[in-house]
Amino acid sequence: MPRPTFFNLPQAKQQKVIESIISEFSQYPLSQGSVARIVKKADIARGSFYQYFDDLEDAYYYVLGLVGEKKMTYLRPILHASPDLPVMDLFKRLFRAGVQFGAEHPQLAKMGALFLQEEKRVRQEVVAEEEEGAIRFYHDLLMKGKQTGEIASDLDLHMAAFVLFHSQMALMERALKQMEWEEGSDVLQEFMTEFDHMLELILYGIIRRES
Amino acid sequence: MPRPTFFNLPQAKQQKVIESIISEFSQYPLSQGSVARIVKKADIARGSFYQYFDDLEDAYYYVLGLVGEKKMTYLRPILHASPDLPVMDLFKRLFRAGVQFGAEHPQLAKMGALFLQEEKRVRQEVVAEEEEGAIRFYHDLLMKGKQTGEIASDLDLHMAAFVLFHSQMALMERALKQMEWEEGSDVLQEFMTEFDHMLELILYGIIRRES
Amino acid sequence: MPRPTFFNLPQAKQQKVIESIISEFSQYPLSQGSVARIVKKADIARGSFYQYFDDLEDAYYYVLGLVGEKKMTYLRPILHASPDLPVMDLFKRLFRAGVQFGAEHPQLAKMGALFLQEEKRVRQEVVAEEEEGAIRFYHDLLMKGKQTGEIASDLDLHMAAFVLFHSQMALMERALKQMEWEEGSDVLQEFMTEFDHMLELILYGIIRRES
Amino acid sequence: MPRPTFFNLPQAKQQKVIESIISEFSQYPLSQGSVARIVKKADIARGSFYQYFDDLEDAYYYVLGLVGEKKMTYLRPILHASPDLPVMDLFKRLFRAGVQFGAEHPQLAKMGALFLQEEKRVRQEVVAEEEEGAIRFYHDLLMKGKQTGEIASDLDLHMAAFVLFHSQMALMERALKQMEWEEGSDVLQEFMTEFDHMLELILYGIIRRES
DNA sequence: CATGAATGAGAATTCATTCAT
DNA sequence: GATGAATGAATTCTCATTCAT
Repeated sequence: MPRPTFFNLPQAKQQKVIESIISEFSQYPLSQGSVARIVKKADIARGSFYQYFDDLEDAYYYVLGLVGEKKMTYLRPILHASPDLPVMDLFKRLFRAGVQFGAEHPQLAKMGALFLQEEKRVRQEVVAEEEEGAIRFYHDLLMKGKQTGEIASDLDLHMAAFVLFHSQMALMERALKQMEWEEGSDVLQEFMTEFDHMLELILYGIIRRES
Repeated sequence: MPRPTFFNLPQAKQQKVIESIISEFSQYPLSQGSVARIVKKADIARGSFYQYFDDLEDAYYYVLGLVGEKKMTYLRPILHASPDLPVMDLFKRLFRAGVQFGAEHPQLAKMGALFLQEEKRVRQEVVAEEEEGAIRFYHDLLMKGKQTGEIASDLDLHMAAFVLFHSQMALMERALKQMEWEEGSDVLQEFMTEFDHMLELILYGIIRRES
Repeated sequence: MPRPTFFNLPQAKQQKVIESIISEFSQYPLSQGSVARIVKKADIARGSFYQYFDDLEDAYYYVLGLVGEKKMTYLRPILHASPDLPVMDLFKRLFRAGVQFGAEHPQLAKMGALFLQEEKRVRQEVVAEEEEGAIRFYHDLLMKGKQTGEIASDLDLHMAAFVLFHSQMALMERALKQMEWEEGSDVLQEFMTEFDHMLELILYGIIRRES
Repeated sequence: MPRPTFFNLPQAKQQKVIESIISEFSQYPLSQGSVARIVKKADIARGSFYQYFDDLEDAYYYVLGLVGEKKMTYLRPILHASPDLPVMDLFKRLFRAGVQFGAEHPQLAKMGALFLQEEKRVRQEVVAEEEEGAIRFYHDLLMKGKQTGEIASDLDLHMAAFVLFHSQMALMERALKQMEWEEGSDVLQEFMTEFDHMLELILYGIIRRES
């Protein structure tokens, strides 16, 4: 957690610092992050950084939390507003909200993605926890689908959640990379459709009789 | 490529060096690799390393090639020996061969996995190429399935290959990590079954009528 | 150019660092200079050096500039204060001023001399430029002498400037070396007389009728 | 001195090694010489070098001696064949012979030149000795001129020798550098004329009444 | 609370020289 | 006498973190 010093800073300055950190970690994983670059970008003194945070890691996890919160502002409405939507529509909306988030805050999304493939060795636990959390969340949604009868009763829920999670992650990463290249162009619709396809494919499988 | 000096070394010593490099890069990505650790583990002089290789990168890609070759010894028989097996059985066998490889050479497998999530920013091209190659390979197999009628004719082959590749990658990583923990225990069967499940799930989808 | 960090240092410390660098490069050419020796002599941390300068070359050229400026404080008064002195008296005074400079700042003079015979292969351009500049300067002075009639009209000005420059350089180097040995002794007068002789010799030639 | 091992080598191989060393030291001063480059060029094993010579310095001075001998084959005839030529014609011929040598053996000449401006710090004595030898030689010639009346009796012989030596050295260096650039072109005559000019200038001085 | 200089361990890489075969 | 692998000290440069002002 940042030191009190940080929170006493005027909002504008706090924001500038946070943005520098996000910028850094949307390009480099934690282990490659550089205090030098961050303070330069934030235009603060080298020492100030250490008045605000214990160290690089402290700053990283603090900002990562903010990213998570931001992402939740996209997802929460969906979860809360539609309690008895078919589960599969829920997934569709969630994925689409993810795309929206990535398009509107590409740096935050990139930081999140970078985090999830963080050196599987450093801070393994934290990452693993986060991953498990996400998969469990998917799992719970699917469970609901089983209860409502939308989903075959003999489905391996864990595996389904696993596949959904990792496929969505991989597709999101690809999308972020493409957005970076074709910056500005409006590929939002395109990506949403792609996520729809992916969901459909996983729902109905590769081998399909009628659909 | 290693310098001639390296190939002039007695086999045993070459092997020791190679193993040190593999050990290093099954734990650290290229950018975090340390010559110091490698030479210590291989028990050679600091300078010797530079008699063998141009630099760390040289060593890395050389060994990565060896890993690829080794993996191919597991996959090649399957591809060659069973030309007209149903495509889906082929996948099943390939996945199982992958598990076998991971179980028998966990470090090699880890190095390969680490490579594929290599800092998405450094050497992007090489990694991306490799990934695309793998996905294209899956895609071609699926195409065959379409031709033989095993697979629905309106399937988005690219997306299917994408989902298969990344799901398999993610599961393999999890498996490798677990093997590390429960080292020695015979979880091979267990993992094979898990891969079977995954394949089945992706084949038939989450929402299944009869199966 | 040094980084701002360097100029923020207290004068005394800046001076100490500069002196260490001069000391280094009055003994070794750029290519042989050692950061290790400099930081030891200046009694600063290894890393501090790199806070002040980009690298050894940066430090070298910065200090070389200072040396040049210092030398100009000896030469400038002569050039400006005596516009219509006979050219040959000008040379005499310039040479003597050079001796004065060498006697009062032997290390600076040595550094300058070392620079001018810098590995004729590295940084050739910079050195060559400097040499040409000096010769051209001599040439222009001689030209004036031709115009005032002091100098025979058929003289090869370029060759004369060339001979003057290199003879003076060589003599200066010898003088500096001797000062080093007989350190402290007052050889100043002696050297000035020697430079006078040299000038006279080149003026009137080896084969002289009357003089 | 080289070890006996070296002299037992077949002539052709000896020659190849010598040429590699000359090539090296016509480009780099002793302190920058690299055994690695030499053995590569000579196509011998790293260890062989140390069977032939004690170390780099040993090789250097041995080959330097050969260079001196070679140069003497150009100068000796002049000294011996014309005992009562006017001293100044002798100088002219010597300088011209020097140019000839430089044109026909540019690498040897470059090595010699590089030697004479060798890090004034390393092996100072050897270089100084050589320089003094050359100047003394010039001095003795001039002395003869004094005795025959060619040269004014009040001339400062030491200074004259000094100026002659260093001017000639400097001009030779410039000539060698130009030959390197305009390789192949026949600039020999041009340079000889230039040396003639220089000699004349130093003989008759900058300020000349009639000439 | 801001500042930015100081620190020094640690990284990669080079290379003359030795020595076992 | 030839070979070339082994060695390790020495080099430059980087950077997170501390600390005095």
